[in-house]
Amino acid sequence: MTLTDVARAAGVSPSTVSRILSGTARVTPETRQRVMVEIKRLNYQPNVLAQGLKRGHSRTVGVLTQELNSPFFNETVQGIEYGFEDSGYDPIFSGGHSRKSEERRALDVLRSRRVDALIVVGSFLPDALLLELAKESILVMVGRRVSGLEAQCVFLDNVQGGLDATTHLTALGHRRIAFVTGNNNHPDSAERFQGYCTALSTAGIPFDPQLVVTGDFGEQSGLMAVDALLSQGVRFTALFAANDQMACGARLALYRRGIRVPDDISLIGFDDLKHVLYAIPPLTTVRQPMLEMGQCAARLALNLLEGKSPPEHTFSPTLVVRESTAMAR
Amino acid sequence: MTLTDVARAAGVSPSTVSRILSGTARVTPETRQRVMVEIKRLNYQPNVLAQGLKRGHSRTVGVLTQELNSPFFNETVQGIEYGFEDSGYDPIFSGGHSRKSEERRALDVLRSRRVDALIVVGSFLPDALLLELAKESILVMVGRRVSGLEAQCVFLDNVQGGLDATTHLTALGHRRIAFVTGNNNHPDSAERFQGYCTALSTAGIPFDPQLVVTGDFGEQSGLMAVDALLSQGVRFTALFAANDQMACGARLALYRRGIRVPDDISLIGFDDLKHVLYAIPPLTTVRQPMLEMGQCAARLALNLLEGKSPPEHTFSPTLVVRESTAMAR
DNA sequence: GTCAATGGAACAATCGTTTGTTTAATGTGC
DNA sequence: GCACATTAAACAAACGATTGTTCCATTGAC
Repeated sequence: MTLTDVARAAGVSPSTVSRILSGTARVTPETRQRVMVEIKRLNYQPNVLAQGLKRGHSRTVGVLTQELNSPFFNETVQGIEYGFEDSGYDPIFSGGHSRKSEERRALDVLRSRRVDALIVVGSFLPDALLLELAKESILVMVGRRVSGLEAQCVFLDNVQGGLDATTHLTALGHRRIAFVTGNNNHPDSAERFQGYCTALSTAGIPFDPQLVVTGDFGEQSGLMAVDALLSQGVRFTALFAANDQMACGARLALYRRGIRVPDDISLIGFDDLKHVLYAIPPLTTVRQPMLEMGQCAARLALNLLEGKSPPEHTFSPTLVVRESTAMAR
Repeated sequence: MTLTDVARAAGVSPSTVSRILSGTARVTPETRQRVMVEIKRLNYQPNVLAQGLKRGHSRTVGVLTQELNSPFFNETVQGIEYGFEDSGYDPIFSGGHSRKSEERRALDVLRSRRVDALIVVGSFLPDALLLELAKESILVMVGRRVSGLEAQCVFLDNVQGGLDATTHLTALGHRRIAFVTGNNNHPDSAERFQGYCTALSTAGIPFDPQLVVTGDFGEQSGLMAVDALLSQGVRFTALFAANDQMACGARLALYRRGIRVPDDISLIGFDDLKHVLYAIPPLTTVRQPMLEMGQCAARLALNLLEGKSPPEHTFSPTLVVRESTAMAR
């Protein structure tokens, strides 16, 4: 099942078969016909390894992810898959399970596979390394903005999202709005927080540091945040979590204490994960179009590979009002 | 950054470098030292494409998935990743977005990359094709049992799971237990249903076809199932959904009608997806150890590749009792 | 001092493609 | 009928590694 086998079967030379396959052949229709028949008959599949070796590129793009098992990254990854469909390129994924050393190893795996481009999703890799990488190969980032590399970053306007979420709450009459952050200093979280602050001041509400509590983007941390708030006796009528997972955790903490949502407390998340549409009650959140962003990253990489101009790549969040928010009592 | 470059830099022949790297060299310590230094200095990474071409294998195993964006498959996929860590093999994923034709294409992609083994997760591919594939390459399946290939299938005892779930309900005094199936004739669903029937008859409860309604493993179908049941006036005090996603949908339908869980109706799912721990109330379910199963599939493939004996590969479900089930009124 | 045995490293063929160059055969113009 | 384009297809050299074989220089035994 090699090119040579096909050539022998069709009674031509390997080069002829190769040229027919690549469409650059000057052959008689009959020869072409004969070769095509043999390809079908022998169920020939080109050896991508040999092609890659010879051509100097692998028709493969490496995707570096942190945690393949997070609903958030999954949608992005799926978007990336879609984006590469029928492009002739295939994505290969390598996960750096949220540990920096792992990420470096995953990067080496990708490099030894001679990927033609690299898509980095999130990642804890330092900016400096990314800048380095961008020099020696095609690099695009999603969900992260590296200064100097903006043209290759697909990102969301997080401060706008934070602003929208908080403004939604203030418009409903809430004045004591708690905020649960993501991991310490994570830019996404910081930007959403910035939006929160801006919205507050626009509504003439003084900022109260007691109302902000630190989480880590995981459900459990949302739960603990609410517990901390409540056990400290901090009063609030609405809570904005920096992502949906924490909002879900917060929801459970509230449920445990018999606090009703949205009757007693309004709850808003961020991301619009698939399943929060089925939360109890369905969660109001800020939609981040992860699928589209993943697709965009793929297209961006593709365009960079083929020297075409890059597509638009900044995304706007949209507020999705469901049933977890209501007028303040 | 090729082997030859390193050889030139170290003043030896390429073969020597190659042998040093593979540990099969008969060289003086100094030569080895000199070569190692150059490798470090030049940041040499072997070209996997060339290695694969020469060795005849790619150190890659293909993973065929249906829907990369389902919480269910994601855990399995992550397990597979873990299972291959530090094994020298890397998984590459290709998704056949739940469409048969796509799956075939994805399969071709994998084959043209000369994967050394294939892991099929679920899949709609016909048994016959799988049997064919098993002949010409190493194949392992997870979440699916193909007769004749049992030794290469990693699967869960679904009827036991269905039995456990239903018995839990009957033990709580429920006698009118609804069941929401997955996709028509899907074996997982059929087996869980079988467990349901057995448990019913053991408890001396007559089977009532009115109580079973067809779903498709998606949230929305769980919601519609409950609506159908309720609008037809079918009475029931407990509901067993063939997976967690449908249980979540059912939960929402119940919430919309003001029916309390578990006070009015007990709810039980299947899978134990990460997020149902944070459902309202936390969902009682049958845990399917997807991560472990994925890992097992990877190990199975590895052992098959290296001619070692395969690990144990049938898994038992475990009942996880949380707060969505209670004594019948 | 000669010869075999051995250790250390180079040589060369190969994997399956691609692609620049060459060859053979056909057709064209005068 | 001859030189010359032109077409159709074969030849051959890579791509970067691996590995069986060969080569050379020691070493030790006799």
